[in-house]
Amino acid sequence: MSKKKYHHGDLKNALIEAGIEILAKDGLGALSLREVARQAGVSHTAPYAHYTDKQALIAAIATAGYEKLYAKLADVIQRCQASPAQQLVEAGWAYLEFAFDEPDHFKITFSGVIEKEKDYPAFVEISQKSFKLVVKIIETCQQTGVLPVGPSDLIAVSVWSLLHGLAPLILEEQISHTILDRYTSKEILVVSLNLMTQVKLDPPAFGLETEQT
Amino acid sequence: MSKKKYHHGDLKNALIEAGIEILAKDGLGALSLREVARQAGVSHTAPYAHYTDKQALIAAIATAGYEKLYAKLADVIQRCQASPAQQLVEAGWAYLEFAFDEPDHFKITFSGVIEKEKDYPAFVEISQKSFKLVVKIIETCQQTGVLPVGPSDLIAVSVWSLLHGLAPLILEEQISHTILDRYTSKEILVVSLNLMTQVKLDPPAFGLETEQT
DNA sequence: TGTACATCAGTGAACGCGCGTTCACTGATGTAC
DNA sequence: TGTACATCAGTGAACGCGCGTTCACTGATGTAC
Repeated sequence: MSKKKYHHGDLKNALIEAGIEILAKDGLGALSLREVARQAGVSHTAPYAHYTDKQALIAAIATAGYEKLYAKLADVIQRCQASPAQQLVEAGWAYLEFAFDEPDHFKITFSGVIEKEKDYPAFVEISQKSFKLVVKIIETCQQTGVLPVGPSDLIAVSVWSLLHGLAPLILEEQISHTILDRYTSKEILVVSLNLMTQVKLDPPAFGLETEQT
Repeated sequence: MSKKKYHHGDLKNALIEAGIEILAKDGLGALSLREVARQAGVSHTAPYAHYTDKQALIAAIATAGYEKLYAKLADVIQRCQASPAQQLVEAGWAYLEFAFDEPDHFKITFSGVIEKEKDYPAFVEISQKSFKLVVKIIETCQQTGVLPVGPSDLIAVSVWSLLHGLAPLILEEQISHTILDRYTSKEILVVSLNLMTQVKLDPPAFGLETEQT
């Protein structure tokens, strides 16, 4: 912890943290190797001891983002074991929360800022692990009739897409205010998921019926 | 058309075109005012006669993107008047096609690269007009029982989110190959939309049933 | 326990680069009389 | 139709900036004997 040590101790992770802070404070455009080094209190060439180039650091930051999502999802699965429908809603909400809490970290993680992702096996691995968690939730929902039967990975893609699209739309305020004034983000989420499920989710569906009246 | 004229004639639009070409050829990172001017065959300060700064040009390029989408949607509505379900699918496909054909133009248009969108009324206007077109399609689908009843603008947000999320997921190859090998992009789209609709869309739904078997 | 040495993790100067923007300017065009 | 002049749409030099990366280096640490 002492700041004067010549050797930092855990600069590799400190740089990731620094990067995340910069993203939170000044956004994607402000993320440079030099700024990250500055934030970590280290000379601007020190990062090269741990990352071959800027892309490598970005990949590490994105990987950390996925790890955060993974932890959130795992937690939801554990917490909501009793109710698959609730699992689905809370998983979706966890995703959106990440987007709202740390928009630019979210962006760098999920919006393809990292260029040749295949060069970063840790990133690929955690992203696949996360997707499998989503598939797992989908399958639980299918077994209890919350979601229709069918290839669970395909349905997972649909649900993931919905979340993946909803987040930026709300975040960038691309949804008109006539809607945002009427509904909270969570309500919009539940209504959207409701369109895909065969049973009503909690809270109530704002007049949406699965059969015409 | 003659290249030697001192006055360009329509530099304002030419710069937008140049920007779109740069996005197509070298991507978002290569889009600079200087490069745009170069591409348009004009000195690097000439753009300032037409745009107050870089953001203003980006806003104009994004506006052009929305105009393209608007035209596509309007065309779909006209072409598929007979079948609301087909309207829905084709509208979705039009959106995805844009993403696949011009990924970076798509990105700059829909992914919040433009910072203070409210400063650009033309952008706001065309984006709202486009959304209204989506709402219109949704309402047609509701009237024919393809989509459930309920607030059409809310359902439009759900559908828009789905498309908005699906595009980057496919584009950045964030969907695992075990899925992409089995289904085309259009099939994934139809299956996803099918989850939201009350009737089966064309082509067949790959084993997805709305009731459990 | 002491010492020699390899390795690791930092430093700071320097490089070349392209960028956005400002500035004083000039060539071309449109308009009033 | 001709002319004077304002305005418009360009030019090119110059600015300051922060960036990614390389380089020769050095201080700290770990290890073999």
